[in-house]
Amino acid sequence: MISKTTRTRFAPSPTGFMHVGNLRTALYAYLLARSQGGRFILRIEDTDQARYVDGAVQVIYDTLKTAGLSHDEGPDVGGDFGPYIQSERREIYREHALELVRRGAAYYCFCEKQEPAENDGENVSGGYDGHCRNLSPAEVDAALAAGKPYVIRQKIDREGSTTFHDAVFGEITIENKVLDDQILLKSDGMPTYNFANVVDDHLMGITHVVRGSEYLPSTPKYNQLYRAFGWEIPEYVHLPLIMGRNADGEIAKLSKRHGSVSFENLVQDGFLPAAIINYIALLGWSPKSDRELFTLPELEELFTLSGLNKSPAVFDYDKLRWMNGEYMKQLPAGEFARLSRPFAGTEIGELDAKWAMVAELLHSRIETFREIPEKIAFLLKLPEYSAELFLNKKSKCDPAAAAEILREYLPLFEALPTWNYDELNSLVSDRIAATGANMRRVMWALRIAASGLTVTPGGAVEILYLVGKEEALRRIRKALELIGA
RNA sequence: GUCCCCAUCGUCUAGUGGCCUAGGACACCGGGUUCUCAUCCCGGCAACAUGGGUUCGACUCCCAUUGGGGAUGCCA
Repeated sequence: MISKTTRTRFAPSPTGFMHVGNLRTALYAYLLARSQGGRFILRIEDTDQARYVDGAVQVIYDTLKTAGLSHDEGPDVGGDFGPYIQSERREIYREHALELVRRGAAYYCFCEKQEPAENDGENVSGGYDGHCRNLSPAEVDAALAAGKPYVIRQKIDREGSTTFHDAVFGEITIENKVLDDQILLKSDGMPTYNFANVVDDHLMGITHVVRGSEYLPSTPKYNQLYRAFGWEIPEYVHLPLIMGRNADGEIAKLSKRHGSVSFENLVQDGFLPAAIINYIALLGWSPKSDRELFTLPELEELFTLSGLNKSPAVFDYDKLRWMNGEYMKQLPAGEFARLSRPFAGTEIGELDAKWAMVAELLHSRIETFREIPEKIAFLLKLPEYSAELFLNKKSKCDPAAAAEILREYLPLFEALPTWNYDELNSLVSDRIAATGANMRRVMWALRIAASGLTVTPGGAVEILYLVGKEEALRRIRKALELIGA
């Protein structure tokens, strides 16, 4: 048996953003090709002129690039099967549609565009009524000569049933009588997805058609098209849908109302591309082991169709967050500092110069970069707080004891010539050692005074250092004032 | 309405007739370490939708029911 090289494609339409469901489809198509030493092709499906969005194709390139999914053929990198943009293939579709008409598998239709069916009351069965299905050649010629607008419809064979094989769902059988004469070529001359995907997948030598399971019910129609042309039917790989859960707990196809659903939004929300890819790889696919953290090259090696799941998966932001945290912790300190800085905003004063240390404190404490502003807010501005905060049983501290400690340390800090972390740290620890004081209590008092919070990223000394000498002294005096001692 | 698909902890999943008193992860709840918190470590809670078969034996096979999702566009 001669095995052909695996060729998969990702065929997004340029809508201006990359839905994670689409990204996952791209990922699986990519992994399938890579895992079998095949080729991964990018094709732009821009046949809907009404939905055209400026710059949307660039978004696709950018997303694939940052996600690390490199394509071997496509509009930007070329290839032997181009053009890879459907709007540049109009003539190809037209010729093929006419060929189908000649073969009796399609026909001209001059009916008016059907208004969206009023679906209230009893449900209508929908579908085209077949009015033009059996027009005589003379009638067609006359209408064409009169310049009447037309579409070309597929002449569906409604006898019997169609059974096809899918790599994840197995054998699926559908009665042909439920199929309708779908439009192949629109009145503007553009093909519909239903037609273009068949023509292109064949012409581009696609061996595995990877797409969402919403296409399962229309697959028999595509098979009739393949047969009418005498083409080989590709292997189908239908993917389970990605679902989202709304506030009421209802589950439906993941969409904007569920939160950030595009790759770009997720990145803006402070997620790392590698974490996003890792997470969605596991949404509907399993390596069949207990491992969950994988790099893209590892996935390329491990991916198999048999790991694909049939049931829809709910997108879980909590788990994504956890995974993102794992990726962040794996980042070298310098890299984390560099990537995290933009999320702190521009108005951070002298923290900018001390960012390496701030980043170090943040590193194990956040799961997405988005959490940074609120985490560091207390460093920029002392929160309002009450003297009650000094009361803590475990640290054996109360406002009176805190006042004593603060009065003890204030002059020491004032006298410190250089305000750097190491000096500050040894000053405090030496003093504690010398006086035999309770370290927890001292640190508690200092930290509350320095931060105005009971829970902070970093300890007392780090905070005192970060806010700077002047501000640190001001905060301590303010604390004494607050305690009223 | 009709058609198609799906069904293991709240969520993502492992499990392909006996290895299952069902494993892992997230979330959640405890405990330990830590100058707070987080990290880290240890522990806990929690599921085979229901009813029929088939079989010596069903989470695993078949059927029905129920539940969920999808399709039904000159969108893709």
